[in-house]
Amino acid sequence: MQPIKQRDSMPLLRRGELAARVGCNLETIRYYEGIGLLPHPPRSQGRHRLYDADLAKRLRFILRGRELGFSIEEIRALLAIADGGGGCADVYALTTQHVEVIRRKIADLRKLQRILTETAARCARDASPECPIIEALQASSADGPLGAASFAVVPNARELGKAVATRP
Amino acid sequence: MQPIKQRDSMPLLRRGELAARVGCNLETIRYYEGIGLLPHPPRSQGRHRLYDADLAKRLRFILRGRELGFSIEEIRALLAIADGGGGCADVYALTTQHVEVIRRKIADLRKLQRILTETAARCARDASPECPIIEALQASSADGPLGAASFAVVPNARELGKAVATRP
DNA sequence: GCTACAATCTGTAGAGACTACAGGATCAAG
DNA sequence: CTTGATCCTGTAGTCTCTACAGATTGTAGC
Repeated sequence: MQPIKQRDSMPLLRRGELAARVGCNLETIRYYEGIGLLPHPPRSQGRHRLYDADLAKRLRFILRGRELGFSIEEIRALLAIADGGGGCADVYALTTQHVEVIRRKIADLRKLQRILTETAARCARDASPECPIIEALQASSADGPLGAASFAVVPNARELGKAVATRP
Repeated sequence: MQPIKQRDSMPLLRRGELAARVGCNLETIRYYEGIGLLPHPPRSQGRHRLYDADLAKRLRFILRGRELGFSIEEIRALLAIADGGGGCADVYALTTQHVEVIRRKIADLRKLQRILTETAARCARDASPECPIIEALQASSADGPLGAASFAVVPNARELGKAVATRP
């Protein structure tokens, strides 16, 4: 972590600017600060939050982590690893443990990808009455329970490209 | 849609039986009815819901769609298409778009996996290994011309194989 | 038919992760 | 110095389920 004074690359963003830049909702930033994923940023004289490039990166990591299906707590753990908090034993345990979680996620996503791709390939894309995609969905879990225990490993995944800052 | 009277293949299930059969939570069925994904089913004299094979199929469709990462609203759209027998060009578009999102997720997860694995390995030797995972998820596709324009699809994906009916 | 015990019914509350709004303070352009 | 956009804080609402409470039904056994 460096002193907060910047070059001219990024002149300290305020909350709304940061939200626009990373593509999240304005309030999400405050929310992440509130639950401790983002540190309290420095403030202007009038108590407006000011974000530097490091905080922006951290925020992007969190947002993408959510999209990838990690829960808030999992992201908290990943950030702890990145922050180099605990000793080497802790880091080792955490990393290997997360590698396993990620391995399962990848396996599940691949399965989804395969199913969706194969199904789409059979689709005529015209106005034909029967659609293989619809049928595949109805086929229940013919291809097995689809990983049954992992996919996202988490409910409530963040929708990609959702909710950018409010604009009435 | 056929008349509700059945042969002996499926003797009209009640909510709990249906939940057990399709592998979802008891209350989820009522929830989907509440938000209009499932129609109000016929009832017994005592107002117990009774589900036939068609409704079971529809429920499986919804659950499967959620597992595959479609949002509730997307599923609503897919169901409308299925109900209306309309063309499947839209379905195809939605699906391929989906596949692309999944492809990017897999790529990012692989990055994460690689870095975490390397960190764990270095942990055996170094005292304080660095773990640059935050950097790994920076570019991930968002930093295009207008930031978050290239994203797509899903909120709150249903975790695969989650929540079977409640059993204390 | 009557008695139990399970399963459903309704409505409402809770979890997790945001998202929106109200009423006031601050910033920055003119 | 004014003014409209932005930000502040706190609190309430949304979405997708899931759980619970108290009242009714369904049904198996006597």
